[in-house]
Amino acid sequence: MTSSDGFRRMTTMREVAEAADVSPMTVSNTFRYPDRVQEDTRQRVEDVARQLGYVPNMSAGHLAAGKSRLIGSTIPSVKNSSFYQYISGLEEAADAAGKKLVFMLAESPEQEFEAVQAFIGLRVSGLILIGNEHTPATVDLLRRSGIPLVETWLLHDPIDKAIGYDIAAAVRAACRHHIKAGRRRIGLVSHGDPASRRFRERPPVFRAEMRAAGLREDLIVDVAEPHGFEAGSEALDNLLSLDRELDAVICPTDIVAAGIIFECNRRNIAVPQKIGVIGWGDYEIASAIAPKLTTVKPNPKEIGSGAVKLLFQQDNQLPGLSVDTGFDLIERETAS
Amino acid sequence: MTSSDGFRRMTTMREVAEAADVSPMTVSNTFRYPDRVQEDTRQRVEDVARQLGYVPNMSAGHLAAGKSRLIGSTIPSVKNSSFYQYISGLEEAADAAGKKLVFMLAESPEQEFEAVQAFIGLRVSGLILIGNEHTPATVDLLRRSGIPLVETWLLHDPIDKAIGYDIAAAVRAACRHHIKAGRRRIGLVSHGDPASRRFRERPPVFRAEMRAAGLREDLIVDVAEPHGFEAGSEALDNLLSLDRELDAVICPTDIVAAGIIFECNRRNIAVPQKIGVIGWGDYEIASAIAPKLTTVKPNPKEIGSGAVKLLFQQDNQLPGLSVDTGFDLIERETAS
DNA sequence: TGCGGTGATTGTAGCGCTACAATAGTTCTG
DNA sequence: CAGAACTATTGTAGCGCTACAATCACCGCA
Repeated sequence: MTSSDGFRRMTTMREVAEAADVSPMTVSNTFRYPDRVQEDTRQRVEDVARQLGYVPNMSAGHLAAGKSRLIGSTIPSVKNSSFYQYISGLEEAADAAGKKLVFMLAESPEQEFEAVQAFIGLRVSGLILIGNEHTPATVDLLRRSGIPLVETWLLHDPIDKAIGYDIAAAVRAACRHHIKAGRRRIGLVSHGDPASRRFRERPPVFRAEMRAAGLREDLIVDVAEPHGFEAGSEALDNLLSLDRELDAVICPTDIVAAGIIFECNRRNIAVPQKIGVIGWGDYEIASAIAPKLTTVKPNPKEIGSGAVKLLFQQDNQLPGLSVDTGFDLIERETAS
Repeated sequence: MTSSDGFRRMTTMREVAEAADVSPMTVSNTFRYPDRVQEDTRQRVEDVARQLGYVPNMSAGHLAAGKSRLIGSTIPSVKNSSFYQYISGLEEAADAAGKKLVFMLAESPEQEFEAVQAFIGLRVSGLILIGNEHTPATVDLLRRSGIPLVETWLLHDPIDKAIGYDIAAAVRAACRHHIKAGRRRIGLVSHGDPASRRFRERPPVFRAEMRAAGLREDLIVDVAEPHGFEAGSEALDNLLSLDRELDAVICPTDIVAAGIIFECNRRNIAVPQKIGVIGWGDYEIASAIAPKLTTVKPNPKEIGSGAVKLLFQQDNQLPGLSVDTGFDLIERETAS
């Protein structure tokens, strides 16, 4: 193979054109607008192109056309398995729209900025970001670029458009579920990472609900890593030392919930009899673990496919449009 | 925002140059080779660029330079949590090398072909693919393009270079571990998806080991989805109906192993007393579940970072180089 | 026979940038 | 103080492609 930062000189459109004895424009049309080209010509061009291993140079194409068929999308980390469905949704919808999805990793607002900058540099035709936790520089760049943008998993204050669900409403539903089941000492496992507003939003809502019900509102513990099982043991421990009569928990993810179940098993605490547990996300483990997790289920696939549709929706809607894909509180075994 | 398939006319290098009263080349140098430009000039150009919201057009840059700073990488699916470390490794090494990683989803050889084509279209400077299960068209494209390529997670027959571990050796280690513990009726949970040679490689090695030890070599069952917990229950069921005295299992992933543990709990089968279980991957759940999983641990992070380094290694090495990152059989509780 | 109409094909120009060579400006050496 | 040896900056040319308008070939019909 060639040197590390160049690439072997590849077949160009002109070479294909010469070999197929047509003009470059016909080759271009063959690839971009096949029905502008007569059947047999197209066939011939395609054959020659294949023989020569021709792959159109997107950079040149994008430059000349002033547009691209790429959609840029960030992924926060691949720890969270529920993003699988989200990404499937994105992929399917992008495919249907004839666009290509490219991803870059963005685990912090700073990395997100880098990713956004690279995507804008590539002149993607649309951008899909997770959440609304951006640096001011990112927001500025986004605004100036004018690239269609969808923020996902949340609804509030979109820069352009947003699709997701109402997290506060889901917290309320979880609280009320426990209360209705007669639980009186309810704990919340939260995650305060500044990068995660979608977690930070929860404690205030929780407190308000508890206050309204006349219950303790201070049973809140923080975990550093909401995608690890150990966080569950730790959180349970801390919660129990706050109130040893704790009888219910609401978790930031199903992983933490599973960690709590594992820990309860070890300590011989009966779930749901002694402690009721509500998870979040409806990950696979929710229905695999024994007892099965009661959990908050967003609609990741709908968020994904909806995001792409929203991106290219030709509405005269002013920016600020939010689409609510809803959520369900799936009742299984860990919280009656 | 603008119409769906274009983007707002963005600031160009020439505009920045005019505003900063320098030539376009100085702007170019400011971004690409800062030390070719005098400190104060650079400062001025940077300020002006920031004010105008200038983001260099990578398409134009790539076209003009005949090269890019992008590395293309496929992700097979985001179901598998152990890829997190792999991707971290890629990201860190790419960062250190001053390259940008872009991902595309490739869940089948056909999707992989599309992704490779898109990456070549973008003229990435290197390509990192998972596994060696490619369509002939993909291999052909890869060969012709001459783009540096690393295949990961495997060692055999690389097109260009490969980095990973010896799966056959790991299967052998797992078999021998069970045998040494006195297990005599050992089952293998396999996964025959044609897209997954890394799974398909296992049964023959397993059979050979069993034969060599004079044990049954036909206790093999297939699961459709190696990343789901239910597969565990199902596999255990099938294995037990093949031999109700089954006393050991080797799994394709820790998820399946966890599913088997869950099922054993339900059926009151003691692990590891009655059945020993070896998982694969050392996912987080391996050390979270009770009893803790004995498992095969590859070195995902090393595979990731090694892949990037390998990609741009200026060795005179002929293509065909494979780097073995090894594996460990982590002894925990489910197989003594 | 000629003329408009239709559809396929082609030439022109330029997208925004960078490699490279050339030029201007500045310092150093004998 | 001339001229070599830098360094900072600038023109020139062209990367490979596509939008757009122009051209060409062919048909039917008056």
